[in-house]
Amino acid sequence: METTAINASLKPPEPKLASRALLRSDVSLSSRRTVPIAELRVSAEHWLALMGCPALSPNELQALEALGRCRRVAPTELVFRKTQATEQLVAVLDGVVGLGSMGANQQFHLERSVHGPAWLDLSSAWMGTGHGQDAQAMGPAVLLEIPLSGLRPLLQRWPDITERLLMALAQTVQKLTGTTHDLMAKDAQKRLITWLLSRAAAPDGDVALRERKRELAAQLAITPETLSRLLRQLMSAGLIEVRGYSIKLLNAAALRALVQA
Amino acid sequence: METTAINASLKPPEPKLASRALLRSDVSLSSRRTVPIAELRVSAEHWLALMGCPALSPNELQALEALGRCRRVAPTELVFRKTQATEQLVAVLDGVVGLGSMGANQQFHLERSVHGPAWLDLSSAWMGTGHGQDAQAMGPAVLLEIPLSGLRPLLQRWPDITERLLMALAQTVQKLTGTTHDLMAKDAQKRLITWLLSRAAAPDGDVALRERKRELAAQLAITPETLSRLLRQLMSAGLIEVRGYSIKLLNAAALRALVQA
DNA sequence: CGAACCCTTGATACGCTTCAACAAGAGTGG
DNA sequence: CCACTCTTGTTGAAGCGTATCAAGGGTTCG
Repeated sequence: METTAINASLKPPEPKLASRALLRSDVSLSSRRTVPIAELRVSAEHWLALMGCPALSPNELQALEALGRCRRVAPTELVFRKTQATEQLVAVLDGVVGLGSMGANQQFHLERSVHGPAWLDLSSAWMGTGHGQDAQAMGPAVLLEIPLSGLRPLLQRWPDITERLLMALAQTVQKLTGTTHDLMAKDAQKRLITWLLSRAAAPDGDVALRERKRELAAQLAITPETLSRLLRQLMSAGLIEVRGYSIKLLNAAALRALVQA
Repeated sequence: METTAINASLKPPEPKLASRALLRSDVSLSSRRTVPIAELRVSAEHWLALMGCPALSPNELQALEALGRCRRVAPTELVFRKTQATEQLVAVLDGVVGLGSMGANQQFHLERSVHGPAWLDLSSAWMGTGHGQDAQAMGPAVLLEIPLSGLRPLLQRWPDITERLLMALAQTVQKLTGTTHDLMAKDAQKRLITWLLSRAAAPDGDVALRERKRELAAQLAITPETLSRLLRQLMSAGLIEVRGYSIKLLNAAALRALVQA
């Protein structure tokens, strides 16, 4: 197993200076919100991201727009609560909202984070039950809420809207299935590498973190400490290069091999 | 933490005879398929389970029935493969089908099992991508396959079918969200207890396993060995009573408390 | 400047897996 | 009917992977 090889190469603790030089955090996260939060309006791009590729007709968009209510939330503000009854579809237009559960000591336990524009909770509204989770804004964000009561007539009038929602839900199912599979079958290192590879769209293999490392750790279901150690392992193995919130994949092939094994 | 208390009470290894007597397997699993596999027909009950509570109109049912193709599969037979393109909705009418992934050595790794009547894969068909997982019959089973090409006209004609599918998908999302949450936040003991409580519908607290213990272990994402040990722990603590494939919950309140902690 | 945060690192503990051995049916064929 | 094998579940010992706790350094901001 390659993991042990990496661990072996780590065993003799290298001089601190070298590691510090490699792991210096001169790249900040401040750039993650360069664009100020958008105005309280739903743009065509927003609808495209929410409803899928062939754009809806102007009539449909207009009706949806008249129905939806935009709302601005402050960082750490609660978007909704687990127990709260659901009567509307909720989407994140801009910003990041975390899904998880509120601990007893007012501490939010993050499980999944949604980057706008995307649906935040599309499933609970149809089930009568409340949202299954709590939702908290991870930063300034703009939400779109569409009351179900008003939506039903629209779905009758334009059935293809229903189909768009169906496809969005199907996508959510696929994503959740993948997450579940990863949790059941992969260890922490494999989950991290999978995440890195999925975020390195460009072949140059540069990943700029859009979130705090502790949030990334929460998404991978590990502790921040473990994430730090894993990054250091991969770095020592020469597979990646970490500079603050910027990670460069030096050997994508080897990383892919590690996930398979 | 109660876990340690239970462990402590376990530490002095009790005489083998006593434990054997408690854990004797005189209750077999043979009764799990008393009713012979149903004929190759979709009954009204099947449609009710698949499409939700207010029954569809006779016209709609007739059209769906004309479109769907029933199929019988033998135990361990593959229902579909991960890579295989998806052009149909797949449901399990009767029997049990496992979702998971096929290992390199022809060994099936179970992740989730679907007891008929229920949808097996409702999401992939809408996405163009293949099924995300492999599916294998865990026993003799009857499937229903509805080709998407033929379904589309029906959805146009009767939009409320689309809505039923939407709700079924929403339910899947809720269930998967719960599973993910359990995997991220609960340890093995809590997952087991949660499962036991959810299966003990009747207040008398009797759970008759419908599956092999190794399949239950796979669903809980633990090894069969760990499951055996956990059951023994709970038994030693006087919380449950295990007799082969029949488990009796002796103290539901205490079990619930263990999950919360 | 101090306070609050974030990340990193080390030491240690614990949960779960892995490997190996064995007991108890269930099915099979002589 | 008994030996034989195959499968399932159980138990023990050892080891790996990750969490936890504690400490320290680097930034940012009041």
